[in-house]
Amino acid sequence: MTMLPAVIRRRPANVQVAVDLVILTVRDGHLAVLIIDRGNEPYLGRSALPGGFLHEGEDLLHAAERELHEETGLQGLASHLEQVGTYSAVDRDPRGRILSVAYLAVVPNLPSPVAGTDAVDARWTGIDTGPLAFDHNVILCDAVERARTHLENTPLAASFCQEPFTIGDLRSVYEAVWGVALDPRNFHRKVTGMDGFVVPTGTMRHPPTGRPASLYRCGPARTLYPPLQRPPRG
Amino acid sequence: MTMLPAVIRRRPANVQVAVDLVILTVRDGHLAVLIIDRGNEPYLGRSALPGGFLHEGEDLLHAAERELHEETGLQGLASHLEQVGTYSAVDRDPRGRILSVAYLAVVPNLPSPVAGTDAVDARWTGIDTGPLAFDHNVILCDAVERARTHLENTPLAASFCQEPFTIGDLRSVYEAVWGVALDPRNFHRKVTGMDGFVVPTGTMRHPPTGRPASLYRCGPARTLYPPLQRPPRG
DNA sequence: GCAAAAGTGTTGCTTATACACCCATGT
DNA sequence: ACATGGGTGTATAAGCAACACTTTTGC
Repeated sequence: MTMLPAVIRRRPANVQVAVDLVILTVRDGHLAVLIIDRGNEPYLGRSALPGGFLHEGEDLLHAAERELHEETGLQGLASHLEQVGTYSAVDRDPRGRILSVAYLAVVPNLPSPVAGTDAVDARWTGIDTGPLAFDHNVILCDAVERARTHLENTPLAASFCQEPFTIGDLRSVYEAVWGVALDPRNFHRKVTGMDGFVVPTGTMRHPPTGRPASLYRCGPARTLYPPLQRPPRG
Repeated sequence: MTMLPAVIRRRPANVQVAVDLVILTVRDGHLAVLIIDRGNEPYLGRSALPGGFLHEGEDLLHAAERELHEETGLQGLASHLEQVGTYSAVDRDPRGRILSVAYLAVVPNLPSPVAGTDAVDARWTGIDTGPLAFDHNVILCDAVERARTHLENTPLAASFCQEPFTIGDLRSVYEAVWGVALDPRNFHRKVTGMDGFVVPTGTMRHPPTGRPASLYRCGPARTLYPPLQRPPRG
């Protein structure tokens, strides 16, 4: 420890805190993320994750809910929100010292691309989107990995579906997020045999063609035991 | 919900950022956490997790490493550090708006309680410690749960051991963190049969009584597949 | 020899996978 | 009839828990 630098380095950092959202859904059998085009400097015109600054008198989860509502119109418990991590590289934002807390939001496939208010340039893209502003590629990668893991251990997949949903709906979520094909018969047995994952509504959905499927809602389970194991990394 | 004018609530929050550490180890077959007695207001004299403010010019991981070094004398890659989450309740700190980013540190059983510098009142206690300052009980709970999960999917358990270690050492870590008894024979087979978890050194350790045990180091694997499944919650 | 901890073999049960097969509907 | 997706049964394989048994040391 040197004397002079110590005086400088011991100063508590003066920081601002932003919240960035990774909003995931499944569209056309593929995992998609909501991306906006930035309207301000820095990175003007560049693609980025939606987000904004933490306001006075609100905690991070409220800030994330507010941003989610502004971007998608979704509100309340209709979606699943979870903290992914906090990103703090000193040079991550050219405006100064800004920490970003990333949240993962999983929403059902929305009818219109976005019913948001502020970010009119929002759009859904595949998760292999091009370069994003700031460190948003890293954040996106971490959030997707988190979603994949949570599919194994929690009923998160149901958050991708609008209730009520069929077992086939649920399976297509797993296939899209994990990027693998699953056996429909074994998947059906595993999910319906699991305790508290899904509960039948007693009603049916009639697809354009094929046998009607039983409809389900999300059950009371918060964790899946045993987990639905993802096939080996290939 | 207060009726504050919108113009106030839209102001970006002015916050400070702290880093709090959950430093875990295994002592006498039990999971233990490093706790300090606070020397300043607020919560003067109360037990708390070690921590401090983020400094200028350092990111969160560096701040966590600095704090860990100040508290335990440990430095560099000898330990495992991982972000657990960011805690942001508006009233979590009476001094004002202070966010805390929690880090989990897993260290081998240290010879002396603590070889630290600053916090002379640091001590190891069981994880069922009494009430802590701030929201530190919640942070501790989250961090322990994270460690338990990571034992299933990563070679984290080796971070609790000083290298080289025996399979029995490793097993006692699982038993302490999970709080269950495991079959030594099946555990041995599972771990040694796993790809890249542990690599034999070729040397032996002679216990005071009993057959000598082969010594191992941590292998190259970063994730365990298939995971070492924890027995059902009971 | 005896206690203690390491390590191996074996058995029986549980679970997963692959796939044959039947069901119910729209066209 | 036939295409399409929903759902059940079953055989084979893989994995796991339980435990008998052998090995290697200190005393």
